Amino acid sequence: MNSTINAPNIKFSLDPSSGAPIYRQIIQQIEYAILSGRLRPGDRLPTIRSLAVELKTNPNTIARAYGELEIRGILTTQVGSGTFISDKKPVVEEDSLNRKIREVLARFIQDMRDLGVEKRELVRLIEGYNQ
Amino acid sequence: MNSTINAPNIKFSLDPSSGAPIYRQIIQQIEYAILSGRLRPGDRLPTIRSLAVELKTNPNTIARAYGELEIRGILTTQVGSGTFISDKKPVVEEDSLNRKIREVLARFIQDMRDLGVEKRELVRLIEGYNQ
Amino acid sequence: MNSTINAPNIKFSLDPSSGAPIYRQIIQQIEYAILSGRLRPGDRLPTIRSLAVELKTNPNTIARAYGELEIRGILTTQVGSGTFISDKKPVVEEDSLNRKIREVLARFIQDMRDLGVEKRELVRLIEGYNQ
Amino acid sequence: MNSTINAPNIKFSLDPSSGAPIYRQIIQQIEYAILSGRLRPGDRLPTIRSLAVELKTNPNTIARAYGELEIRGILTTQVGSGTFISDKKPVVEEDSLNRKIREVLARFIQDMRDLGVEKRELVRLIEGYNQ
DNA sequence: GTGGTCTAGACCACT
DNA sequence: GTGGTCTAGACCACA
Repeated sequence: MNSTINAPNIKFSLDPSSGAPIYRQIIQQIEYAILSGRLRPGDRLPTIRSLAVELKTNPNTIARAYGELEIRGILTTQVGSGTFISDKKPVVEEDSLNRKIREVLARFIQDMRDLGVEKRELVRLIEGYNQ
Repeated sequence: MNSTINAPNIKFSLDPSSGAPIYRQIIQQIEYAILSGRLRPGDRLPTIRSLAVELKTNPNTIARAYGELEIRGILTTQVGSGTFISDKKPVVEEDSLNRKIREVLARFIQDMRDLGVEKRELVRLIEGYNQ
Repeated sequence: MNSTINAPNIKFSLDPSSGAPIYRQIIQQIEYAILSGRLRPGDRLPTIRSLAVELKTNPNTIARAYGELEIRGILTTQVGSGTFISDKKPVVEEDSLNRKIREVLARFIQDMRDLGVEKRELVRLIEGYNQ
Repeated sequence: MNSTINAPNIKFSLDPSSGAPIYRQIIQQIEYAILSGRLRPGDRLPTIRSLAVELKTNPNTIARAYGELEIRGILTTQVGSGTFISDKKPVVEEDSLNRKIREVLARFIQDMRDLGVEKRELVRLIEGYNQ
């Protein structure tokens, strides 16, 4: 038996200083993972409780994130067995991935400008970034 | 309109989709501007009302952001004349600027990785970014 | 000023013995009220807290019911001012009202049959029902 | 298949959309059948497994329903031979049957009112109901 | 005072 | 042990 089958191919990381609700950060990261193909239909997500422990948050908060994604048809839950990426063709329009990437990029450049870092310095910063 | 003496050298931009509270976004941008040296001790900030109009938000929200920064000693208000960057504290510590830059950079690289964009592609993205 | 303007034209009643989740009972009653025309676009619903008190339940439970209806686009919320029936053309297909009525009727007849009450007795029961 | 002696005079029907727990729906229907006299002391209920198959549910769920009724003294189980309506207790109190009927009637009238159907229309609805 | 988010912890339905 | 519902109570953003 291979335990990598359906292993959730996703690492969550919260940014407590961002001010964004935790449940939204989780939703975003699942969406991103689906958009980028790291999570695929049928994949099992971490259990509510295990993810709550991992993220040092409350199970209700995870349940809420999963719940909203379920309402949108992106996840399906099977009580007693877990939460899965829905088989339903996900809304993986190439466009929505590109739009997201552009959004993240724009915010990054804006934030860096606010911090006094100009665009041409960003390349060096990124190249010098390790882990 | 007259933007002469002590004109606030800061442009605010809100990201409503981020989920982050507005007052925090404002606080962050003021902090960033101070850290990067664009705002300096003695500089005058926009009035609560004018900024509320500009950002299409509630004056209370601006008041709250200014209030928190005042509690931290970063701003001082002089009733009848406005809100100013405090000159008591040496708010510009080189370290905290670098720490902030590193934080923003790390989150950006993480988000892009979540979206399936690897580090070496980021340089091209940034160079190709206009506007 | 007339206090009947936008007065919520809806009386909630929970059936604790039904076993159905409270938040679902609330959702159902709002849907029914919209289907039957008693609640119309723009109408304001009771506040979360007041309804929680009225139904002797927890505000979170009401918030959840309202929240799910908002996700479906049936309600809209304006923080600080209340929760309203969405202007968006509600899904008031004549069919869905009739389907609901038929469902409720079928369940009633089935339950009564289970209790040993035959259809022809039902008419007398209903006619004899007061209040 | 042989449905001879003490054949359970009860047909179960679940309403998955009601939100009511399955085990409660089963309990209710057994109670109703007893109240209405269709199940009498000494009658044998379906086996847990056969009912689980029939209702496409989990045997544990049936076991739970039977278990609760046994705790209340309404059923008795005789290991190896089955589950029976208890004959110790006079479970059929005329009052509790009437109370139940009244409850079901009240809820029906309330639901129909919520759907905009007035009492005087109900008679026609019921008379026109076939199936 | 109105809705939104979160925690801590309980109990339930189900595998 | 997995998800679902609920309570009680805290703090936040906003009008």
